[in-house]
Amino acid sequence: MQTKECPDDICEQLCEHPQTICLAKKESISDNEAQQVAEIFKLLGDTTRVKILQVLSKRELCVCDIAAVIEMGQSAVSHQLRLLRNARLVRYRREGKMAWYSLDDEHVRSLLSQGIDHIKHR
Amino acid sequence: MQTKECPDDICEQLCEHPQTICLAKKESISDNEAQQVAEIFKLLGDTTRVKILQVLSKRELCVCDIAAVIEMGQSAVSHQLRLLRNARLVRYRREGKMAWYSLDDEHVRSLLSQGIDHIKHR
DNA sequence: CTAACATATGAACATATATTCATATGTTGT
DNA sequence: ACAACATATGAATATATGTTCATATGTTAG
Repeated sequence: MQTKECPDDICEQLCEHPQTICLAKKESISDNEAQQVAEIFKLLGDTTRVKILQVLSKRELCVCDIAAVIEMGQSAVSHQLRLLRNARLVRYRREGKMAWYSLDDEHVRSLLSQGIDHIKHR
Repeated sequence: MQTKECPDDICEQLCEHPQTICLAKKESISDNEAQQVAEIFKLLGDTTRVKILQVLSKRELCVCDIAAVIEMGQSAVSHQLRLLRNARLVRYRREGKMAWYSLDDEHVRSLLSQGIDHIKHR
C-alpha cells in the first residue's frame, strides 16, 4: 500500500510523528479489507441476529420455530435470515413449504462462541 | 430461563414443533446476554473502528497520529475512541497535551485478527 | 497571562438499520 | 382449482449511528 520508505522523523508537522505514521500505515489494512471485516462483525452486531445464530449453532430449525424460540415475528426473522443467507453465514434447504436453516460458517461459530465467552467471563 | 420440562411434541400448533422449540429455548442465551454479545460485535462492525483497532493492535498511538494513519478527521477519530474507551477495548494515558491510545482487550485482539483472517482466506 | 496546540464534546445532519404491516410466492392437501 | 399454510419481500416508519462543524477543555511554551 505504501511504497516509499519512511523518511526520518523531522517533525515539521505539528503533533504528528511522520515516521511512526509511516510505519503504522505500512502495517495497516486497506480500506477494502477493513470494510469487509466490519461487514462480518456488523452482522454479528445485532441482538436478533445473535440470537438466531446462537440457536442455529445448536440445531437446524425452520423459520417459524426460530421465530417462536427467539420470540420475534416471522417477518422480522425472515428479513434477518436473508441478510445472513446473503453473507453465507447460514445455509438453508427447502422441504415442502418449510425452509430449514442452519449455521454455515465455522469461523462465525467460533467468533460467536468467543463473543459469548467474553461476556460471561468479566 | 425455561423451568418446565418439554412436553411431547403433539404439534397442535400449526408448523411449530413444540418440543424442538422447547429444547432450543433451553439452550438459548438470554436477551441480556445476546444484547451484550451484540454490543461487542457492534463495536467491531464499523470500518473506521476496525481501522483504529487494527493500527492500535500494532502500537500505541496518539490521537492525531491515528487520524493521520487512517486518514480521517480528528473529531471523528475522537468520537470513535470514546466509544472504544467506554467499552474498555482501548486504554489511554495522557502525556502533556497528547493522549496515547492502545488496545486493551486481548479477547478483542483475537476476534479482530480472526475477522481479518476470515476475509483474507475466502 | 496569553497564544498555540491536542483532544474532547455537543449539536446538526445525513444515512443506515430493524421492525411492522400488507401482500406476494410457492407448496400441500382436498 | 381452491383453501390453508410457510416463507419471502416491498414499503413505510421509527430509531440508531457516523461524520462534520463549531467550540470547549486542558496543557505547554513564551
